This record gives sequence, structure tokens and C-alpha cells, in this order.
Amino acid sequence: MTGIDDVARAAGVSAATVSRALSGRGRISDATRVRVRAAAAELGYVVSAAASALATGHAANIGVVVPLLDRWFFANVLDGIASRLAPRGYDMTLYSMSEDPSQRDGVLDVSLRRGRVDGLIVLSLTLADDEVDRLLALDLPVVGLSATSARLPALRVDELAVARAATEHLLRLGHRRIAHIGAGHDGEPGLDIPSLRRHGFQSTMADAGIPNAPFTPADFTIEGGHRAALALLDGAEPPTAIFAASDEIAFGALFAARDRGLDVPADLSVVGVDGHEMGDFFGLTTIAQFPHEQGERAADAVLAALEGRDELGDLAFRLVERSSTSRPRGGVAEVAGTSAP
Amino acid sequence: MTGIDDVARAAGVSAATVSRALSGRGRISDATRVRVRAAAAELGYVVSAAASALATGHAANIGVVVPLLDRWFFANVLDGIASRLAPRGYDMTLYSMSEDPSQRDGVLDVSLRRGRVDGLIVLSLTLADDEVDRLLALDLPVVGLSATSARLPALRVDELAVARAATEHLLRLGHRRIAHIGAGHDGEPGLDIPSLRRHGFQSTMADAGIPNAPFTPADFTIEGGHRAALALLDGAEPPTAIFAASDEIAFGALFAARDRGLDVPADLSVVGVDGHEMGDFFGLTTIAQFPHEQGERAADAVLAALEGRDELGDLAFRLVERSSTSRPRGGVAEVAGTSAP
DNA sequence: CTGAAAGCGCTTACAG
DNA sequence: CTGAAAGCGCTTACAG
Repeated sequence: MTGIDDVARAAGVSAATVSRALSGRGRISDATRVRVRAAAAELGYVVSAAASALATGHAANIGVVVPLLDRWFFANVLDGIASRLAPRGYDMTLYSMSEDPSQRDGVLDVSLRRGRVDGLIVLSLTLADDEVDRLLALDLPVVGLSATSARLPALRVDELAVARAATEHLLRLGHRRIAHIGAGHDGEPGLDIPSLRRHGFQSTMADAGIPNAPFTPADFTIEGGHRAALALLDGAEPPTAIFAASDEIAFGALFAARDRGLDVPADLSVVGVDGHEMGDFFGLTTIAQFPHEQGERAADAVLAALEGRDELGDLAFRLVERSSTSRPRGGVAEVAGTSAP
Repeated sequence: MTGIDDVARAAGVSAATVSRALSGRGRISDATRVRVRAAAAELGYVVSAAASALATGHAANIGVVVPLLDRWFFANVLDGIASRLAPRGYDMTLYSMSEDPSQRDGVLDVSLRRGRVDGLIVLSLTLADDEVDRLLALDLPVVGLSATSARLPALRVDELAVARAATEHLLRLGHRRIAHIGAGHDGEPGLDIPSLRRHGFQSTMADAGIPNAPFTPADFTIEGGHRAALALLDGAEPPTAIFAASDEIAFGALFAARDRGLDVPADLSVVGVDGHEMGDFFGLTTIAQFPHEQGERAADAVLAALEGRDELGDLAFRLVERSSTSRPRGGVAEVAGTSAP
């Protein structure tokens, strides 16, 4: 590989001058800069990442901690991040955190401590309290995306509001037997997204006078949604509507309805969360989020944090009504406060 | 950050000894090794990636060049790669190559030349000849996954065989009016995947006595497949079967059939390529590939290449028959060589 | 504006 | 088996 000395020789200057000409830092005459850059381009010279990082303490690299690389939502977020990082000269290194405790420890205690990255984007993982501590101890600018812990600086979607919007949409249509498919433990909400959505659902139902609204846990996959919905539909009191914690779960529910010969939305209304690209084809009503844009904003936010600026804030969502939701068969829409005379 | 000297001090040895104790290279007494490792663990010390890379020339990092981060197939490949790299202590840095020429140049001429990675995995991109040259000039172990150029060492699927399997499946069922939705230019096949699939389709059709079998170009998305299929179905001579170059295109075709009130498979048979997780729900017949496993093999192969070993080879595929294909309405299966008396 | 030199944090022959 | 020292390839005060 050609090094800085080769360029220096070719341009007839010192390595120091090459460094200045290429980085743009420090004073340098226009003529020299032009000459050096030409020589560098000619030789195809690019500054060594390792040497530069060692000398400056700046790696020009952002780490992205992801839970699962194979979900549509995260793939889109990643694409959004990449689209903003590259033009600014940053690379992106992925750290995938699985469920396996020793693997997680490896990421938190080893990989992330190698100093390979200048900042971190953490995608909505369910992080334990001590994991958040270890993340924070890295002493790196961190931007969570809808992240789990209140202690993590983050761009957030108001997940309670998301769940409320979905649930109220169904209630407004006149549904009462509404079930939720998602995740999250019983009891206090917990700050992870699945828990917040579940909690938002159940508290909205409770506010509408329906305590203990049914909940069925599922993986956030089509497969998981399919299985859970089948269980609900085959149960003693099948719901007339399902609020699925993700669009992929919702697709699974739609397939389950098809498998049981149910008409959507007449027999079963389904609403999801995400704004999945396939939603349109399925006619799925959903609370759309905008993962690509979320990724872009997260990238901008870490980069801003590197310069000491704060670009955190709220993330948008929007109810998109399509054909998977309607009044229940024979049901009457009860609009709050609109009691008929 | 705590450095090697802190550990040396804590363990009462020199930095050199710490380095040896931690890396396992060089001779060192067991007692010292244990003491040093304890001190390092105690201090939470991890070797600096930049310093280590600079000193050894080894970055412990693999670059993955991807076309689009938001396709199901690539997300799965990535997940497979990550699952094999992490346990071996390698990080993974992503380089997304878009269609934009200046962006591609940036990746090839700048990002990849920073020396940040020890090896490269290139996911099935359509690379121009000079781009392959520049990739090769990096002088890095490269493993292509179903890559484009014959000059790139790669794990390959026999794409002509894939297309033939799909097409012959349809022909065997008795279809004659079969259309292909995909990509690839006219004329000589070209070595990119879409072209190979298209070519495999058309030559198989030609062999069956059907020259100039219809082809409609599309993006490799549901949206693209939907549009293209609609165009075919609304055409003068709608096909009785569609061979889609990807499952996502196939899903689009399935939705198009639904939109036109056509029964699948009675009115329209559809076969895809990929083995998409949703295929089962759609009942999609497909030529399954195994992206996660492909990613694992690619990771193993670069790592092997780093050690001078060659683990390249062929990638598997398999026809998975589901309910989206059958004989055409009123059609008769013509099995080659079984002319009825 | 430009260069010589020290330093970034490790690793690894070279001695002992 | 262990340490002192040079070196990896840059960057950046410090002089001039």
C-alpha cells in the first residue's frame, strides 16, 4: 500500500504537509494543497484508518448495536443510517446483540471497548439495567432509537401513544372484544417497546371500561403472529379485533383469519404497527412509523453529539387506515360523548 | 480509557508481557499469564483496535459490500455473516453501494482503501468490469456471494440452473404461455444474477420450442412485481404462468392476480426464487435458497482466505412446491418424451 | 506556510 | 520467560 511518505516524495513536500493538505486542517498554501492532492489521487493514496485513528483518537466510524438483522424494520433503519453516514465520511460497524448472555457480554465488555467507534446508535433493544450501565461506561456518544432505558439519550416514539392510537381506533369502530398480540411482561410496564405497547393497550382498554383485556405473547414475526392469532381465534371468546404489536405479527393474524375462513374486516379487524412496505398490499391498517427516516435522524444525532450538539427529540407516527379494520359485524360504533338521543 | 501500561503496572510486568499474555502469542509463564489476564479483566482493559491494527497490520474486521440494506434476502445473509464473525473476534463493517456512480466511487476508491478491513465479502452486486478491477486492486481476500464477475472468487449458485428448474417446473405442468418478471438486459446473458435468471428462462423456453418468451422488467420488490404482473395480465395474451426472479416479485404477482380476480393457481401459476420466510403463508412455489447459511459460508470463506485456505464452492438451491403452481386451466401436462398414443 | 520531531497505543524482533 | 526499544503510519504542537 502506498503511504504518506510516497505522496510526500511525489509532491516534493514533507509528510506533515501531506497530512495538512489532505485533511484540510492547519494552514497551507493553495498551490501546495492542489499539488499534494493531485499526487495523492495519482497514487490512489488514502489515509490509513488505523494510523489516523491512533494519532487523532478519531475513528471515523459509528457503531450500530442491533438486536436482529433480519427484521424488515431494522433493515430499513440501517439503510437510513448508512445513507447519512457515508457522505460524511463515516463507516458503520455492526454489533449484533442476540439473546445469548455470553454473546451480549462479549459485545458490551469486549467488542465495544476496542475503541473502534466514535459513537454508538443503539436500536430498540431490551437492555437490562446493568447493560445500560456498561453502555454508558463506554463514555461514547450514544443515541438510542426508541431505546429501552430512560437513562439512554434517545430519539423516541411515544409508544404508549402509539398503542393508544391503535386501540382507540378499534374502540371507536365499536369493538369491545379486542385482543393484543405482542410481548412484554405482566405488572409494571417496563420501558421496552413491547411492554409499552402492551401497557398502552391495556390501560386504554381499562379506561374504556374493559379491564384485563386479552393478551397473547408472540415473536415479532409472521409465524409468531399467525400462531398467536390462531390461538385467539380458536379460543372460547374469539376477539372481533386484534391489535398486533408489529405489522409482521399483523400479517400473521391476517393469514390466520384466512386459514379460519374469516372475512377481514367483517369478522375480524386487524391493526398493526410499523408501516411495513407490504402493508398496502394486505390492506393493513397500521400505526405507521418511518424506519428509514428514523435511521437518518439517528445518524445525524450521533454525529451532532460528536460535536457536542443535541439533536434528540421525538419520532413521528401516524394512523394509516386501510381495509383491515371496520365496525364489528352487527356492531355499532360508540363514539365517546356522542350518546344518541 | 485504561491502556496497556495501566495493566502492566497493576500486574507488575512490562507492556510487552501484557501484550503477550493477552494475545497468547510468544512464550510466557502460566503464572504471569494468569496474573496479567486477571489485572486486565479487573481494569476492564481491552486492546485498542487502532493501535493493534497499526502494529500488526491486522484489523480484526471484515467488510461487507451490500447493494441494498432493506431487502429480506440481504438482511438474512448479513445475519448469517455476523453470526460467524463475532465468535471469531471479528467485527463487521458495512459498505453500502447504491446506484449513484459517485457514491460507488467513494466506496471503491476511498472507504475500502482506508485499510479498515482484513477481508471483504461482496454480496451479489452488478459490478462493472472496472469496478471489479478496483476491488481486486485492493489486494484483500475477497469472497463474492453469487457475485457478478467470473474474476471474483465467489460462492456461487448456478443461476442458470435455478432458472431452468423454475421454468421446467412450469413446462412440466403443461404451461406454454409463461412470462418472466425480473431484470437483465437483452442479448448476451451478462454475469449478474438477474441476467442469468432471465437467460436461463429464455433458453429453457427456447429448448422447449418457445422462442422469445415474454419478459417484463421490474424492481426486485413487491411493488415492482405487482406493477409488472398487472401489465402482463392486462396484456393481449396474458400468461398462464409467471416465473418471478425473486419471491418478493412473486408476492407482487400474487397480489396482482388477486386484484384481477384471478384464481391462483387455476388461472395463474406463480413461481419465485429465494425461499422468503413469507412464502409459506402465500403458498408460493419457489426455488429456495438459503441466505442465512450463505452468509455463514461466506464468513467462513473469508476467514479461511485470510489464512490462505480456499473454502469456495457451490451454493445449494431447491424447488419447493407449494400451492401457487398447478396445471393451467384445461391444460394437459405434456411430459417430454411421453407423447400419448 | 512548512518541516523535524514527538507521540498516539500497541507488537515484536532482539537481547539477556 | 521477560524487558527495552524500535516501529506501525499518521497528526500536530513547536519552531522557524
